[in-house]
Amino acid sequence: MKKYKVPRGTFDILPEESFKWQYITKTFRQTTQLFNYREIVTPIFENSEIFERSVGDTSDIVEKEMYKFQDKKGRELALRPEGTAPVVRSFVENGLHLKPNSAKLYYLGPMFRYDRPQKGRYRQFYQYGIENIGSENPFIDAEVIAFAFHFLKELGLQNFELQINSIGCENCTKEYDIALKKYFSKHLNELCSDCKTRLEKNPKRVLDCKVKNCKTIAKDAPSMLDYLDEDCKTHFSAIQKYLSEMQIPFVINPKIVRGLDYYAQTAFEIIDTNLGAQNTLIGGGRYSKLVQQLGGANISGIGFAGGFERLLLSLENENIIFGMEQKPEVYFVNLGENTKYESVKIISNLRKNGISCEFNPDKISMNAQMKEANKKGVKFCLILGENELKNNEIILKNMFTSEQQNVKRDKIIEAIITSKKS
RNA sequence: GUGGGUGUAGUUCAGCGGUAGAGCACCGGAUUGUGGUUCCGGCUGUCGCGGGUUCAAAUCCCGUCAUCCACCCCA
Repeated sequence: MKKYKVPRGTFDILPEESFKWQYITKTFRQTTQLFNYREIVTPIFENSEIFERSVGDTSDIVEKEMYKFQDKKGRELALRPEGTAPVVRSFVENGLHLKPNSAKLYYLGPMFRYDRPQKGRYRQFYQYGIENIGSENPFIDAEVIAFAFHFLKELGLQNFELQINSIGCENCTKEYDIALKKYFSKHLNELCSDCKTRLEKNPKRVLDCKVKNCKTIAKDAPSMLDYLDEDCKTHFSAIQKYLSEMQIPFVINPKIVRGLDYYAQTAFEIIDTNLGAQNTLIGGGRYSKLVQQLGGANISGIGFAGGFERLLLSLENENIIFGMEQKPEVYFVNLGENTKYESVKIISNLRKNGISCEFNPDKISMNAQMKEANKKGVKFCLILGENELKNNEIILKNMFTSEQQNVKRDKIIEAIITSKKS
């Protein structure tokens, strides 16, 4: 028989793991309530153009990482590689800027990129994210960052660092790129080959290079922050002031360069320094032209996205206690043939009364049933045998204390409820 | 797309030319109406796949696929 495996870069979330994912989802949803964000659910696939237009057709995501396909009518579609563009598409398509309470949106779900898998990076990966569309007020920037910060704290995470930067608007970038090119061309021979091409395509990327030589050269490169115009400068310092007032610690990292084309001004990352190469927990930033690019009004937005897989790695590193795996409350032990119809009746009645109950008809001996009850970690066993059937009773055993009592069968529910409290 | 490590039981791994092994997990029994601890017994494999070398390959060689880590990129 042929054995099948999950496709490369994908994975199953098994029952023994899934409660951890639920914990993250639950905590995220709680945070959305606190900040009053509402869920938006968009399709898993979109017209390819939406990403090509917004993310930037020279970006790696569009150039080589998109799962593109044609449907039977020849439509060019793509599995979504990220969440912002679809949300903005929907925002524009449905005229959400005219609807009340629709500027603050959150989403959850799988994204797809044809990357080479490695630690913390998969081809199908799960993201949570928020978008706040319609305001340029720096308070919103600070609030979006505060959301991310609050969420991680709420999960119980300790070791992470918030890094912020402003990459300026179009005007600032123009001058800055010229300055960077001028600086780096003096050191052209010392740069790695990747950086030589970066210098042409997107000189800011050189700042991000991890090659030692490039790093040392980049150290003395002109800083973006010195090239911000007045508007961007005041915007950026306002954010810092707000963050300080909210007691959110941050460091300014002028080397943060968001990879996607649509970013402008605010860029931020939250990283976990003991995670490995893929250590960005959350990445976000402001986009000023994206809404317009996708056919909407000339309004700006800001958002972030984070990956579940990396978050899970961090949480496990820090031994965060997740929610508990679900357990049944009662394990039902049936002894023999004559009692089985009465057993079925009782089990059904328990569930009607909201008491979760497990029963295994394939286990015959009492020993085997008790063993399984123990393995499942239930607090109670209900035991029904010939004697109890005759006396109209049943045994209720507390597995934690080993105490047991005979109770009348019409008093089972009450007996369990009172024992639950003790 | 590039480089390196690793593929053996459900799982973690040992074996590294001569009849496929251990721990954990699972199942059963000791206890035929009472679990956890203990003891006893049992189950499972195209040794990732294809080819080559050899009297003989899990073991050596080549290819391939998968996986992990790193580059790249990013969540």
